[in-house]
Amino acid sequence: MIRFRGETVNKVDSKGRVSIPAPFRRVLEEGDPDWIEGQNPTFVIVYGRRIRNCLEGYSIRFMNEVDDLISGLPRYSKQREILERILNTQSIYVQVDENGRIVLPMKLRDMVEVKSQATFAGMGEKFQIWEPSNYLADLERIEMELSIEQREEDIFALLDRGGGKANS
Amino acid sequence: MIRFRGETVNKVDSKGRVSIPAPFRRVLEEGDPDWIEGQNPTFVIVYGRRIRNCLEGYSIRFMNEVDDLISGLPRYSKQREILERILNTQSIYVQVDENGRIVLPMKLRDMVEVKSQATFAGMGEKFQIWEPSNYLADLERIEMELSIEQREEDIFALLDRGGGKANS
DNA sequence: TTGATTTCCATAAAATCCCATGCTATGATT
DNA sequence: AATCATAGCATGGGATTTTATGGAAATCAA
Repeated sequence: MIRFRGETVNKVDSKGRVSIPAPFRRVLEEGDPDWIEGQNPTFVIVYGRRIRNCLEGYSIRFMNEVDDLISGLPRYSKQREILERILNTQSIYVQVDENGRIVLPMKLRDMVEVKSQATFAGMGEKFQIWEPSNYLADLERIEMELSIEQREEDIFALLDRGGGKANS
Repeated sequence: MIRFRGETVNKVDSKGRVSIPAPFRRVLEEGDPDWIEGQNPTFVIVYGRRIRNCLEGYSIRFMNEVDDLISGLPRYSKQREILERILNTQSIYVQVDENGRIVLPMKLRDMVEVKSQATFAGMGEKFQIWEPSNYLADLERIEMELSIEQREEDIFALLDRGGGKANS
């Protein structure tokens, strides 16, 4: 299964239109069960994760997986309620158009401060949409944590085969 | 199968008319076995769930599924009786009109304190209708729980494949 | 008949579609 | 290697259609 990789900065016009980076489109096509060659894929944008100042794009297939996981949580549990709210209520379907673009509704643009540009960041099974300078700031934050908390090697050591146990 | 996603606030006029958000209409159309292109879908509004201060909209198809589940419960059991009361007795059919609106009967509006505006909240297989400020209050309640009880990452960690065990 | 409901029409704003333009890889062609 | 053709991509602009919403006319009910 092909994954979201890389970063791209694209223009956002006055109508809120943005091009989805072409490689991302390939992933979205594969991840849309209803997609047929020559058509345009649909996917989901989640805007409810306030903790990060960005939007998240999920392929239909991945979102279905997540929905299934949620269904496995105890009904009426607080955790489940929160997840359902964020992932069902605070999300929208988006359809890529003929030119590979989507429309980012004003409301979502406001939420993440996107104005005339947006940064697309591949995150494997999903991707993020940032206001470019916020994205850079977040990158710096991560580098900060890296230098303070632990050395890069220590983190990458987690990827050692068989040893992938996260320490608390 | 397309799901109810997103939030919208719409006007309610003096006659109780409200527009159903267009994306919701698409879901209702798909979920109405009798619906034909160009016609207007019918669906069900459940008003019996008093715990939540809102109404719930079910597509015909989903309501049929739920009805089937109920039929599977022991006849004359208390649980079955309660469910039948709430889902069969305390619910009505509603038909979307030519302009994409429905009429919310006065009785239902009173029940959930809806006055001149209503918030529609997508919840996957069903949607909710709230009085806007009540809805916001509920959102805040949830965010409160999120920040007090646990960090967002902890909740999302529940979605980690295979690990979906909720910790108390 | 009189209040309530349902149809039908009207409109402004917003969302969508359709066509057009540079640009850039890519690859084929001399 | 230099030239050319092709296709896909990121963008822009305008025309068209949907939405959400208001109001008036027609229908119904008691």
